[in-house]
Amino acid sequence: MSIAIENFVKAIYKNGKRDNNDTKPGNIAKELGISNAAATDMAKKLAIKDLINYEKYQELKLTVKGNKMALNVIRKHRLWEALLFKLFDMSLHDIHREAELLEHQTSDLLANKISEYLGNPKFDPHGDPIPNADGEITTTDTSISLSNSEEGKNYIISRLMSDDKEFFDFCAQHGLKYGNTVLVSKQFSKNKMTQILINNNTILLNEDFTSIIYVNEQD
Amino acid sequence: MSIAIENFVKAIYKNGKRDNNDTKPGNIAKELGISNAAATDMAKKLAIKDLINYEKYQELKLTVKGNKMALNVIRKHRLWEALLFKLFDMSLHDIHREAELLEHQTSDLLANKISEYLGNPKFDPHGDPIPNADGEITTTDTSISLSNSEEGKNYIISRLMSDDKEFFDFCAQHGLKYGNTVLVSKQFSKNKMTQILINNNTILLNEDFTSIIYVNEQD
DNA sequence: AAAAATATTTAAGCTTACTTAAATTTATTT
DNA sequence: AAATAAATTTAAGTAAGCTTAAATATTTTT
Repeated sequence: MSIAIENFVKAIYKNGKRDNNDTKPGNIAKELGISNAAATDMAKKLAIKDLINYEKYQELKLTVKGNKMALNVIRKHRLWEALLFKLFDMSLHDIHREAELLEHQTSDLLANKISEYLGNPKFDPHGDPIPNADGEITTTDTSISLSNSEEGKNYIISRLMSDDKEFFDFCAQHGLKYGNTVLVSKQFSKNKMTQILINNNTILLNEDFTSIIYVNEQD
Repeated sequence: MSIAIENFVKAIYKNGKRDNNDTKPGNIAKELGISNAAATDMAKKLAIKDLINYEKYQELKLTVKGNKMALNVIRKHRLWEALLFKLFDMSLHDIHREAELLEHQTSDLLANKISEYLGNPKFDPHGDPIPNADGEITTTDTSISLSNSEEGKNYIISRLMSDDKEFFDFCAQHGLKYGNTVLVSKQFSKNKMTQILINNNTILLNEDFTSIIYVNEQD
């Protein structure tokens, strides 16, 4: 299967997981940076290969086979991120970009070797779960986005769901990273801003950011 | 530049280095497993991109730019081999196969990080020299093939110039690896066989093997 | 040096993964 | 509920990287 196909099923998987839940061709096209027509075209092809179920004008739905392929690619992506993060001093954004390419050129054997070397980690450096060799995510995620957090509570950052450089630069600058503690000091419901305290610094986040920063309540 | 192009210039470079020195389309086609027609086609395209000089019916010659590209890919290949060899318990043949894919999806930045992590090694696990970031091979190779070795002398294995699984399985089985010592106990000039002593075992090699095992004289 | 064998090139055609433009369907607004 | 907007699909076309078959050039053999 080609790189284009792997990226396509991955995009369906990712968009399906997001709150909007939109897996129509247009949204996939946007994710991949291709035209809507190309996405429709590809959808038909993937249906023939039994990777998705395709009905005109409807959401694209991964078959069991397609889902497995998506998780296999995601596994490789996250294992590469974990390995590069451990070995090299590189920004998470750069690491993501490298993993985006390497994920398609990695045998199952090599993926397993990487996993074994790292002690079969369950999460990557973003806090995203790493599917196992059978394409299953065994960990349960109880985290919520900062948008849905409550004033006055302490949280531990569990995921930074983005591939965006600007966002990661901002995170690196302010200590927003996997495992760190934040206090939600104030929620401004009117303009959907959130004030947090992290590393003894108060910062203000808009919804673009709070919706992709996931946290768990601190006991 | 595409994977096909990177592999094409690499094939020209590699075939150019070999004793036959044949870089005509047919030989490149054979190396890459494509048709002669496809190789001629590609040669014309690469000439337009100033990667090779192409004249009908003549050898394909890399330009300075093409040579640089070939060495850049080879650098990445050999760095990956060195990294995988260090981190994972995998056969050299498997490692070679993974590197063959990864080499095309590796930024210069990542290549430099790998090199740095490994202490800027000058050789890969086959004993092949790793070009530096400027695409230069600074080490001089004084090794000779076992075919040209002399009876009764001790040698140190410096290179195993092959991508073949059978060959590597044989090498692994008999302790033929980079750095090990062999005594050339007898040369049979008639049928071009070579008898060597390694790890206290006597083995007999034909020319297919002795021509790709490179050694340095032991002082 | 001519004949035969081999290699290269040209020509025509295929698949993949896109594109833009136009037609059609669905969703939203008034 | 009709009009408008937006998204999806269809149609036609392109470039890359191949293929096979036929034509042409080069090399080897006799």
